[in-house]
Amino acid sequence: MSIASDLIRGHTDTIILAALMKGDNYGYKINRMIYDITSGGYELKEATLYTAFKRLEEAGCIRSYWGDEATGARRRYYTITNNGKDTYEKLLREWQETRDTIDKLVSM
Amino acid sequence: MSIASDLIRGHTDTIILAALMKGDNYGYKINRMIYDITSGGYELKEATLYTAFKRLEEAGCIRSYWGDEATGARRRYYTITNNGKDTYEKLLREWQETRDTIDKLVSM
DNA sequence: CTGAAATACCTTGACAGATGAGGTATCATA
DNA sequence: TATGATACCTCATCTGTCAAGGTATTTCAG
Repeated sequence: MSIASDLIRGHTDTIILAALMKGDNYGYKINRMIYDITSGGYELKEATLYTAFKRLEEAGCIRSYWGDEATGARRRYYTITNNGKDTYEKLLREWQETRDTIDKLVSM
Repeated sequence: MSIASDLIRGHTDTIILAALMKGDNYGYKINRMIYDITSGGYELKEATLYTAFKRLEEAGCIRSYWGDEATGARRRYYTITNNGKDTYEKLLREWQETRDTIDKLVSM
């Protein structure tokens, strides 16, 4: 399945932070993880992905550094900060509450 | 709780159509239903509500007519069309699938 | 050896839905 | 008599998503 833009809106940050909770990682790979976890059902658009990285870094939720690959294309790795971990927990709770509220409303 | 704009985005139409599946109704009352069902936790902003009505009517999902209240403020009632019912079923399935996908992704 | 596909990053402008702030009008009630 | 509730509406602004464009390297089939 594909997720409509408007339905994913607002969850991108949470998804990226969730991925980084498992450890440092780089953009291309994170998107691949998303693809795998959803059994190929979903992946973020590149523009959305990199926009989100920028937004999260500016907000102090993540930090980045260039990998030192001897070979292959350069990779920019991201680390989640403590602030980012707190934000993740907050966003996760927010999602769970919102999910339950919407569940009620769309089936009322 | 309150729902962040970006989290509600894209669900407004589904919620309104869900309300109209129960029968004709008018804007103010629909918002009140939402308020009651969520135990006062949530209500649509007026601008959001009326923007959605306009969008749904233009899409042929709903039709409207003025009520003939002898007293009190005038009310514009909405009816869900067959097209709207189909759209509702589609949006509901879409929500359920999206919900499960996001659930996986934010807790991966 | 060559060219296509995969890896890996990035920017810009356009678009659409949500919203704050503003407006109109009626009615009940203190 | 004025305040709050009912009930509707519009417009400009904001923000996240995305299509379309770009760069550079490596792998691998032919």
